Amino acid sequence: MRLTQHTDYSLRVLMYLALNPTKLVTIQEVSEKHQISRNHLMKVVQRLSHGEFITSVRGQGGGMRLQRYAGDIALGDVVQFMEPDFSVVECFREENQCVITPACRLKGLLSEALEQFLAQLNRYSLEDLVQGKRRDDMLTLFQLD
Amino acid sequence: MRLTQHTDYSLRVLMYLALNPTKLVTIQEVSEKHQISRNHLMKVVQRLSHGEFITSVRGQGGGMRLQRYAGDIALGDVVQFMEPDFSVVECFREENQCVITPACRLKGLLSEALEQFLAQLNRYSLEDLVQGKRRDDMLTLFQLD
DNA sequence: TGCTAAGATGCATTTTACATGCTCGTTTAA
DNA sequence: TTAAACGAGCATGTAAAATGCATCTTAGCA
Repeated sequence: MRLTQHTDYSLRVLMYLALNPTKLVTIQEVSEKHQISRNHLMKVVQRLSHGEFITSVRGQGGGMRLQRYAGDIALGDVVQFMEPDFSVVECFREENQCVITPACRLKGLLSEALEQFLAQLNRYSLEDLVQGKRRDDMLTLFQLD
Repeated sequence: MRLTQHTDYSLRVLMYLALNPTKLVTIQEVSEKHQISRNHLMKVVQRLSHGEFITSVRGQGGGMRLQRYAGDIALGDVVQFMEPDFSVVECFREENQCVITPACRLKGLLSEALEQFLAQLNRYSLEDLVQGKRRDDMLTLFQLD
């Protein structure tokens, strides 16, 4: 059970933006600081933009910033939006061929479990990831300020 | 976010065994009733056996049966044992290269979420999957009794 | 005591989702 | 009008999972 790297990267991008709330940050900058390929980040940023987590500004001098205050961005929502596929087992998919589907409780129970997974993440916001000592530590790691 | 097919299949096998608590069931039989390749089932059965969920008997007249009463087999335990990989994001793995790891809360938060996922599944047992009307429906689907 | 039905094990191949890279297009500030 | 930035689509690589096959081991039974 894994999340895709894009989901992982999206959280790193958001954290970086939360550390730099006042300026427009370029993909280039995140790419260098996080040592992640620009190709990936372009797709991640685009998706985050569609999800209305960030605002991106095109053209020279452009970049991106959080669309909302970090405390209003719930982590479960980010994961839910970024993950391409939550079909935990076969019966979640259209091509389902499991013969006991009509009598089986599994789909319901796994859906509940998924909800709990996301609900637990939603107990935290982006702000929780970059507050207090952690903010200072990260700023140091990124050689900012 | 998916589970592997082996995890899916393992639950189907266990359900079939729970429906047939008194006899030894062969892989061949489960394969035919569930329309699943024997090759897969052999590996699934072997793993379930190592996990002490089932007992397998070799040789002619052999087969398998539940090692415990279905009510004592928690679904989260099955999923946890069958899934080969719970490294949700990069920092769960040995080759982790994420630069903010020392200052990052994410690993802890995702671990909590994973725990909630499994805990929710552990609120149910194998018996919950095959009781009451569902047992009858499944027996019909499998043309048993 | 050999035959046969069953699971145990390991290897080989195929498939597929994801990762990765590249190119061209569009927007906008200077 | 040029250059810096994001947008979008296509092509290819790769690793995990799915799938299949072959052989070994065990044990009941004739």
